[in-house]
Amino acid sequence: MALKYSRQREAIKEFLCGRKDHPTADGVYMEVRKEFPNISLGTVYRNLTLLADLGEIARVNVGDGVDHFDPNTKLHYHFICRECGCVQDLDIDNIVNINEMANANFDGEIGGNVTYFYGICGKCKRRQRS
Amino acid sequence: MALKYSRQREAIKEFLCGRKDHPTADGVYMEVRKEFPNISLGTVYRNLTLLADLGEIARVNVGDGVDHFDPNTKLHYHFICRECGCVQDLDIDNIVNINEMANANFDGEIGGNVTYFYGICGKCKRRQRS
DNA sequence: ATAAAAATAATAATAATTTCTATTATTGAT
DNA sequence: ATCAATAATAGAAATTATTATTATTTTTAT
Repeated sequence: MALKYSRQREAIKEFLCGRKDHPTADGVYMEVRKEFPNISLGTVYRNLTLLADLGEIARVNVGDGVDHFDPNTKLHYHFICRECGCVQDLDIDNIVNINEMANANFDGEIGGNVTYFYGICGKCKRRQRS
Repeated sequence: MALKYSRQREAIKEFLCGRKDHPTADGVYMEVRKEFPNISLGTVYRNLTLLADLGEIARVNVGDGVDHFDPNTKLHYHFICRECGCVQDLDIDNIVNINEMANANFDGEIGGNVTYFYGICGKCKRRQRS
């Protein structure tokens, strides 16, 4: 199936690329809806999945039971706040040779790993003090 | 609420402790059902959640959208096969000071991290060659 | 043995996501 | 520009994992 252009898909990608808060499918839906009032949630899901499969965006699992989407497909780590649920990028170097460590005395073959951090974000931390 | 004994809960824990394949709630349900034919899935969920909250078992997220449960509550790492979906324990040392690394130049406060590995398990790897 | 409190079974409800289908939009060829 | 093919859409229904509700049954302290 030879992938045709669609302005909905374009708008979804456009919107996501202007964001660094890792929205969910529903978050994307709510916003893109302003430009395409009768876009359907199914279309948002389908296109997010398609873009992720094409490698143009990344699907991010931060353990809250909802998929988030990230325009940055380069390897980096995420932080999720247990208080407000926000997702942020972390500025740390890659965790080196962790896959090789895991591969030692392992029967199968390690392809990669998923790592994310949780805790309390700066905003919530400051709010707690008041 | 003063936690009363229940043979369903006992059976659930018993079953889980005899396992090292990290079953899901539904997997537990299917098995415990053999002993308690009219146990309900809700009871399984409620007790797994209760046992996890008590710290007697661990809830494990391996990114497949389903919660798995592990009788081993000590910190260790998991591998999930992209082929068959099986979950296995990995025998590696703790990833040292990864939280501290993340905390450096981070606004909030890192409480911990979730890390799991994926790839192809030994069984599936061997099956592919044939 | 009894009664209060907790746990259960069965079912309904919810949330995230996927699938289905009839209609619409895109595209490559005329 | 027109036309057919086929991919994409909207809207709705279906699915999956999980949680909540409620009437009934177990457990346990007296």
